[in-house]
Amino acid sequence: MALAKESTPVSTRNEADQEAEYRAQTRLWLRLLACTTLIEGELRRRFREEFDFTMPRFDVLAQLDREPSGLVLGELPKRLMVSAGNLTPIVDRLVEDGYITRTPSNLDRRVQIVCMTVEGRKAFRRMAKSHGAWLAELLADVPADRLEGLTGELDELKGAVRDALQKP
Amino acid sequence: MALAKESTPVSTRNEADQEAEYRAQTRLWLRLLACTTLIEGELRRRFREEFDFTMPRFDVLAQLDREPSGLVLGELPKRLMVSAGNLTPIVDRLVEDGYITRTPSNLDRRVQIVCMTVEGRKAFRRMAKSHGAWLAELLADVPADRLEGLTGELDELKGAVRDALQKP
DNA sequence: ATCAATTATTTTAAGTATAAAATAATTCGC
DNA sequence: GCGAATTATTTTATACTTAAAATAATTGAT
Repeated sequence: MALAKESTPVSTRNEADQEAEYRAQTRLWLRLLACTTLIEGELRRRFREEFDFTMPRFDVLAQLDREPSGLVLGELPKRLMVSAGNLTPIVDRLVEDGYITRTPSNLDRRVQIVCMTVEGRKAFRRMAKSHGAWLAELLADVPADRLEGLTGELDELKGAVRDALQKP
Repeated sequence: MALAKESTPVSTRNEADQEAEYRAQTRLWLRLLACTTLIEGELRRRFREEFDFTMPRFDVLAQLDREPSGLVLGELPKRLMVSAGNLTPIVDRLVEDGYITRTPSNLDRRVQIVCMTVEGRKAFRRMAKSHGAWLAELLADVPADRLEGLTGELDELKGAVRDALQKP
C-alpha cells in the first residue's frame, strides 16, 4: 500500500502527525497575531499623536468618504464590524467636532443619515495620506511581488476560516 | 524631507507605480487585519462562553505554565505586550479565583513572584486543549503545506516591519 | 384605525486598553 | 549609613468593546 501523504483519513493518522499539525496551526496563528498587533499598535500610536484620532473614528470617516450623499447610521456597524452601541458615542463626538452631520430621514423617522462635512472631508484626506505613507514606511522592505502573493494567500485564509465558521 | 520611502529615486518612478504600490500595501494590511480579527473574535467568544475567560487571562496562565517555579510579576507585561497597569487587575482576579498565587520575593521585596496553583494548572491544560481544537477547526481547510509557507512569509513580514520601526 | 410585532437606535454595565501620575521599595555613590 | 535616582507596582482617567436592556418609531394584521 502506497504511503499517501495527503488526504489520509484522520482515523489512520498517528497522533504525532496530529500533534504536528496542531503546532503548525498554532504557529501560524501566533505569527498572524504578532504581525497585526505590531502594525496596528504603531498606526494607532501615530494616529493619536499626529491627529488625536483613534482608528474607529478614522474608519467611520473612511466609510463616509465613499458616500457623498451620506449613509444610513445603521449601515455603519455592519460595514465596520463594530457594534451599534459602540458607534453611538463615536458618531456623537465626530458630530461635535464638526467632521460629520447627523440628520433624521424624511422617509423613516427612526433612521438617521450621517454625512461628512466639507471640513471633515478635508481632514480625512489629510489623515488618509499620512496613513498610506506610514504603511508604506512600515512595509518598505517587503518586495512588491511578495505583496500580491501574500495578499492572495491571506484572502484564501480568510475564506477558509469564514467557511469553517459557516458550517455548524 | 519627504514622507515616502525612496529605495528607487522618486523621479524615475511614475506616480502611477507609486500609487499602485500604495494600494497593494493597503490591501495587504486590510487582509491581515481581517484575518486576525475574524479568528480572534471567534476565539475570544468561545473562551468567554465555555470558560468565562478572556484572552489576556489565558495568556497569563500560558506564560506561567512554562515556568514551574513562577515568574517575577514585572516579567509578564514584557512577554505579553500588555502594560503593567493593565496587568494588575487581571492578576488580582486570577489570584482571587485561585488559579495563581502572588508572593513577595525574599531577595527584593519590591518584586512579586506569581506562580500557578495546582488547580490553575489543571484548568489551563483543559482550556489549552480546547484552544488547540478550536484553531484546528477554524484552520481545517488550510492545506498542511500552506501552513508552513504562510507562517514563514509572515515571519519575514514581521522582521521587515520590525526593522522599519527600528530605523528612525 | 389600532395594537402587537418588528426594526432602529440609545443606554447601561462590566471588562479591558492605554498612558500618565502617584506611590513604594531598593540601589548606589558618597 | 544617607538620600537621590532608579525600578516596581498601583492608581487614575479616558476611551473602546460587548452584550443586554430600554426606548422610540414604523409596519402589518385585524
